[in-house]
Amino acid sequence: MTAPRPTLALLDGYSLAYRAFFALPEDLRTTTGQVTNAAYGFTSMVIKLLDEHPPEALAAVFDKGRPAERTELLPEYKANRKKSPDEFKSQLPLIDEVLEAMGIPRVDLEGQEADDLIASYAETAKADGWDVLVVTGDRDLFQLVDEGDGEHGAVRVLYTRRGISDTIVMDTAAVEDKYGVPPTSYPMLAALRGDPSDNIPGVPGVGDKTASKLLAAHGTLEGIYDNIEQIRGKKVPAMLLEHRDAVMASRIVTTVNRQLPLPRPVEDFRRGEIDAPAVQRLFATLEFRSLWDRLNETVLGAQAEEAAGGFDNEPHRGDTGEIAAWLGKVPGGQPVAVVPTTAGSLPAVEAVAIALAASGADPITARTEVLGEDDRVAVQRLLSGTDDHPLWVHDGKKLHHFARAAGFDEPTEPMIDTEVWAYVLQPSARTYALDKLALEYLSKHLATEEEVQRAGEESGQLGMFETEQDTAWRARAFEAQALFELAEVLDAEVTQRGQADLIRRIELPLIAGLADLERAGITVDGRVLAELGADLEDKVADARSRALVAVEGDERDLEDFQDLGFLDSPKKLQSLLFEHLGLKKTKKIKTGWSTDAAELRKIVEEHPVIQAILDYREYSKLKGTYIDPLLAMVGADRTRRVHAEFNQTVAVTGRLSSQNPNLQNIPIRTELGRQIRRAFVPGEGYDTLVVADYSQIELRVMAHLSGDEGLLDAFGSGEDIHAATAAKVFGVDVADVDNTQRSKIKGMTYGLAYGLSSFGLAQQLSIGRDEAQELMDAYFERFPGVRSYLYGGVEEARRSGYTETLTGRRRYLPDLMSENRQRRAMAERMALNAPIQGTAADIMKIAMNDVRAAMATADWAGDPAPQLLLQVHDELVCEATTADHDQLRDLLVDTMSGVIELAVPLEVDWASGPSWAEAEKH
DNA sequence: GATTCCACGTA
DNA sequence: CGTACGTGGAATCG
Repeated sequence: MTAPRPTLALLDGYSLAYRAFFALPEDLRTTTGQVTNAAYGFTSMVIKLLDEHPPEALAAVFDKGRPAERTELLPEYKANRKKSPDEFKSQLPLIDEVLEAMGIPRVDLEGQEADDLIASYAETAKADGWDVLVVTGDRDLFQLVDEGDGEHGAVRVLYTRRGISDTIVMDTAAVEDKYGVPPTSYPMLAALRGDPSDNIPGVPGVGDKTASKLLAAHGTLEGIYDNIEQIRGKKVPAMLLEHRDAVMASRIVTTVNRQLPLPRPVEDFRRGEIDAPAVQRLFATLEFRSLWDRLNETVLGAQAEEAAGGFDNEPHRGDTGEIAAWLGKVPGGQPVAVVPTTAGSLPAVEAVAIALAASGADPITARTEVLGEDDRVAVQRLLSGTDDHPLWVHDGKKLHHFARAAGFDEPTEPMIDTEVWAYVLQPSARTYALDKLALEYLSKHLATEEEVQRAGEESGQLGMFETEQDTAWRARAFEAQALFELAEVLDAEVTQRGQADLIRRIELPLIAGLADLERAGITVDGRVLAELGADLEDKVADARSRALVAVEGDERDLEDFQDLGFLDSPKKLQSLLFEHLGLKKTKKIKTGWSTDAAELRKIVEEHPVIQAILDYREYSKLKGTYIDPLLAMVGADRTRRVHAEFNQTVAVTGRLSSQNPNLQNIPIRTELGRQIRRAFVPGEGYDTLVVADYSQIELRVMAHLSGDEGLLDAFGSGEDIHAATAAKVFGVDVADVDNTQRSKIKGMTYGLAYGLSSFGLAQQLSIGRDEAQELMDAYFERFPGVRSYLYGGVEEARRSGYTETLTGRRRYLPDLMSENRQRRAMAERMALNAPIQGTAADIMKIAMNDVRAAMATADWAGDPAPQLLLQVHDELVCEATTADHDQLRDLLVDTMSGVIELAVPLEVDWASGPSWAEAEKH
């Protein structure tokens, strides 16, 4: 096998730019009014090329005049081309700038068209052993396509069929398949068939099909005319003869010149690195945001990985006994990085393999099934910490599930968890995958499984790693090595930032607690769900038929809506309500007018279909989002434990999140929705669910952080907080506060912590904007510390670049400096809210750690012992036997209220009962 | 099949 | 023109 040839890609500059110009709308322009559609489309095609067919060399070729011979031979050649519009010409300098920034040479030759120069480059390059890829929207260049042979490279055409993204690579087979002739015959085909875009006349009555047949039968134009008497029919031969001169001239015009002198050698076109900052600046000016993202994720990402070295260790596949031997060689006190591999999902997790890395040794991976007795002892000692090796992990929760599945005891607390560490360092990142972290913090490329496989094959060193599965484990060993090298770097960064305490006191101990929650799950009664589901099915059907009646009763032409598609489609609903029925539009959204419940309620009087839609939405949401998926997990005839995942590294503020299913958004606000909570019950052996929640925790945090004396006083009074606040705002006695006053103040107090505006407050309370503003003014006058805290905090964040919670958890908000008013305002609201929501999250996390510890050491009367099941931001849900009920309740209330000393008391409410719905305070 | 938008459930 | 999430359906993209 010979080495693959390098590829030279040649961009047909005008052809591509022109194609983009007509394919994309002219309203694609910068805020200054410069039209950018051609430059945008051209750049998009270049990025696509670099991503999908990365060439070793690349140049963009342009016309510079037109050879006189062509016009002489065929005066009408390209005569129908309109002078290019100003909107197009003004973009040519932009395209030049793009080429320069991306390091793509631009070539042209005086008095020559790009076609001929491309052909000449292709001819020379293939003779020099290059493969050539011509990128164009011009079919004429199909004539260059060439298979290549031992000496010469191949020539292919990347042709943009339609628009800018529909491309196809044409090789010899593709050309022959499409036109029935070899590529070299294409000019003859074009001469016969004609080409309206170049104003080549062609022979009337001869299209692609006939031209192809004629050439297939007779080989050349000369062949056709020599045998003209053999051609069937009257019209075709007559027309051929009549247009003989034009056909012959067209062939010459269509045939490209492959012999032009080359202005620069091909070697000049070899790709270098893209100057990323220069491209970023240019794209920012041109407002090519999405293109920058695309370039970054594909080409620049690959460029960075290319530049990065890899991990050069030689992993071992551990056979029986080798894990024990490997661990035996790691000196005491030295940390060991552990990467578990599991399969399946809770509760049926399987332990597949374990990978280890440590200082001074090559990493090792072993399948759990080959672990011998010695290995198991060694791994058990490692996981439990008795062998004096600090554990370094990535996603420690997974290690807990692995240990349980493999039959090991519960792992000890890891010393470092790189995923959690990275989350604390950059909470807004989308993922914390090891490869991404390795590139960012170590400038090393972590090979994918495919790359490991390929490297093994190429070096012929597969050896013990012959199978695909072996490749996977080899990749795991590299991950362990990456983790090992990352841990120290991340830990130093965390310490340097002063976040070691946050991480050791809060995040690290939480890992085991979350693993417990996930393993425990919560018992769901499918019979209750099935009953509710049947009921909801009737209600959904009823709402549907009411909607049908409502639109049928309308006089207008509603044929399109008789299928009720609008019930599940906001887009169709907009069309029905605002176009056909002409109802009042209330709130703008990106794609038109909002149809969300709050807006629909404002126009519910205008048409009977609105109420039906609101009902349909409510019922189908409950059934489709909660009942049906849970039923699918549980079964309609039994109870079963459902195991959600609790994510520790998702929410930017420091909260947890829950998924598969999300058990943090089970309905409670409406009576019907609340019924779903009847299906959440104590598990086998347990009698009751015990729920404890923080009362108004975010408000208390705000009072503490702001230190506002009025608010502290209101909390200290022991009165109802909203009534007490209202009394101060309205200057009346607490006893004289009426319900309207209380609810207005309640709405505002909660809204404040979200960055509520007077406009938003007016919306929410259905009051005038003036009244809302007066309310806010009165509030801030009475509680000046709240205002200075909220807005002072935003300014501090603008200076430092981040917000901070009570424990030092940060959130970075670069948009606080944005030039864009909307983005900046959004960032300001985030900055306002993040310390409050985040501090509340910190408090709850500490509570979870403390509760878990207290529950573990408590002396329980009942059996089984109570366990924690859920965390819902300010609430913990446990299950217990009757015997343990009171003790657990007291433990929860005492522990939760005692986690931290704030300037206001942390109040904890509790409730319990035979289901989550029936958990009431006794 | 993957991604985006809208809507909506919770704190 | 109020923060933080996850999920489901439709529409859209490639």
